[in-house]
Amino acid sequence: MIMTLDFQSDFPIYKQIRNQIIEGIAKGLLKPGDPLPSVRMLAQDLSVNMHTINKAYQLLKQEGFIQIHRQRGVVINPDGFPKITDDYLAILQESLRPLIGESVCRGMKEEAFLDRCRKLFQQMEKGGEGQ
Amino acid sequence: MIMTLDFQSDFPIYKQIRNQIIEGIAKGLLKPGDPLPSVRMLAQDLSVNMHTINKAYQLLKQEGFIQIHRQRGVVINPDGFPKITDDYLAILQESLRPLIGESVCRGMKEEAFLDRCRKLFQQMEKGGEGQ
Amino acid sequence: MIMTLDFQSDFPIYKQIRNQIIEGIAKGLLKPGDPLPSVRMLAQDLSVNMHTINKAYQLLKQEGFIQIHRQRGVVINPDGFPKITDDYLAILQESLRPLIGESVCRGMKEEAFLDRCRKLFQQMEKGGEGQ
Amino acid sequence: MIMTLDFQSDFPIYKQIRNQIIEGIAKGLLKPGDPLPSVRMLAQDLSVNMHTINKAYQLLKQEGFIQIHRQRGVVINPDGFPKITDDYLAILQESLRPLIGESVCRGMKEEAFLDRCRKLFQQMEKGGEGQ
DNA sequence: GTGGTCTAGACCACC
DNA sequence: GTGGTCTAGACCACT
Repeated sequence: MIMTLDFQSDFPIYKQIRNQIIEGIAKGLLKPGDPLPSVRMLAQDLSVNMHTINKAYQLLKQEGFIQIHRQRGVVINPDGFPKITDDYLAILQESLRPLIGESVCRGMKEEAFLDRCRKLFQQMEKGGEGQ
Repeated sequence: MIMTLDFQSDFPIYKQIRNQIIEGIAKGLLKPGDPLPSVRMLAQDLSVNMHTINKAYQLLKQEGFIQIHRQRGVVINPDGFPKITDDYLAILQESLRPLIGESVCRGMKEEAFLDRCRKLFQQMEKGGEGQ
Repeated sequence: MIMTLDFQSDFPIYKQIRNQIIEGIAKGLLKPGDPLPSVRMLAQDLSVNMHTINKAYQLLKQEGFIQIHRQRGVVINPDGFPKITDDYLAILQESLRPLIGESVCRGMKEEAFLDRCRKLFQQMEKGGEGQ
Repeated sequence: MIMTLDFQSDFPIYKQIRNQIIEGIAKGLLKPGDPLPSVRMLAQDLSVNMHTINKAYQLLKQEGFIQIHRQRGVVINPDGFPKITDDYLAILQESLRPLIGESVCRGMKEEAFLDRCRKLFQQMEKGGEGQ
């Protein structure tokens, strides 16, 4: 799975990594039980500090997306993923609110916005690496 | 317009202020030409430092949502708002992507996600203060 | 002579007024001895505070472009204008330097820049109100 | 690169810093990809507050002259510089207009003015530190 | 009174 | 170590 980082972004590197792994899961490129590269390997591949990879992995583990074993290394959680909790819905709502607010200001129609979302859902379902 | 800040949020305060003003515009609570409180007034109202308000205002000015007028003070841009540029669509896409990625992982259906968006659009259109 | 003010500009209003009067002189629209509107009149015309007009006039007087008489009012200096002093050349140089620096960065050719200057000179010589 | 500030100038310090960095680029002293001193280091070197430097850097970043890279720190934009847009030409024109207006009033010949410009262009091309 | 600028000092997240 | 954010308090130019 290819990963691209933006070192100018407001988003910290470790969160970009976390997001792209989650995206990989959503697209089905990463399936429950699949192994992930070691901290050291991924750090080298992305030319990033090991601490940064570690932080991303710890976050994913804490959220329940991956498991970290001393021996077997890092794997996508084989026991399923976190569910849609009320907490998650609240966070999702508060994340969407400013995006929708700005879109309305700029004159975007509801349907145009929904279409954008639909396209992204299709990208996830199709699973390809495609943009 | 009522504004509520979350000092514990990982979103910086100045961005929360920016977002809520944009939301106010989207809801129609703030119309082109409407005056905004002075930097110092709003700072006092929100129990926040002057510079934090200033940062929010400078950002909104740079984005084209407000004007800082030598006579009239700070006003909602009377000449209209920024349009839906390709740049904006790209940013929107990259902002939505991780949200949709995670939702898919958690097993959320496309329609459930779209419904969330629709509700937020309706909140903006109705214009009430409602959460 | 038409005057247009930009209330969003970084330039203070009184300096914009000063500049446009000097421009009027350069274009020959205002000749030595010509009367200028009274502070009160001009303030009303431009919807600007009297203090602002006063400041512009005081600056022009101090620089030697106009004279202010109790009785006859404000007139373009009939005794000629300030000359090209070393001080003026130094200021001019320091004002041009950042403009040229930025133009070079952006890839503007020397001739293209000089052409811009020539055009502005011609505008002044022709004297019209034309942009 | 040596930088000199005039604390008495009516130009704010952060703009002087911005201008001198742009000048450094124009002269070729600063090349795409070159690192700039950290906010705190430069602040100490110039005996100026950190925030003032930050303001200059943020401005240069927003204009596209530098990048703030999570790993490499602050660097001259390696992807090239902003182009000559219509917006820039308009700003340039409005910046030159009052300079040329006053020069005409003071009896400066067009060629004398252009010569001043040519000298500054040569300074930039030569690249020396020379005033 | 306004916004604009600057200082000094602090805490934080990130790398 | 870096930049990002926030505070408190100050001065200034402008309107």
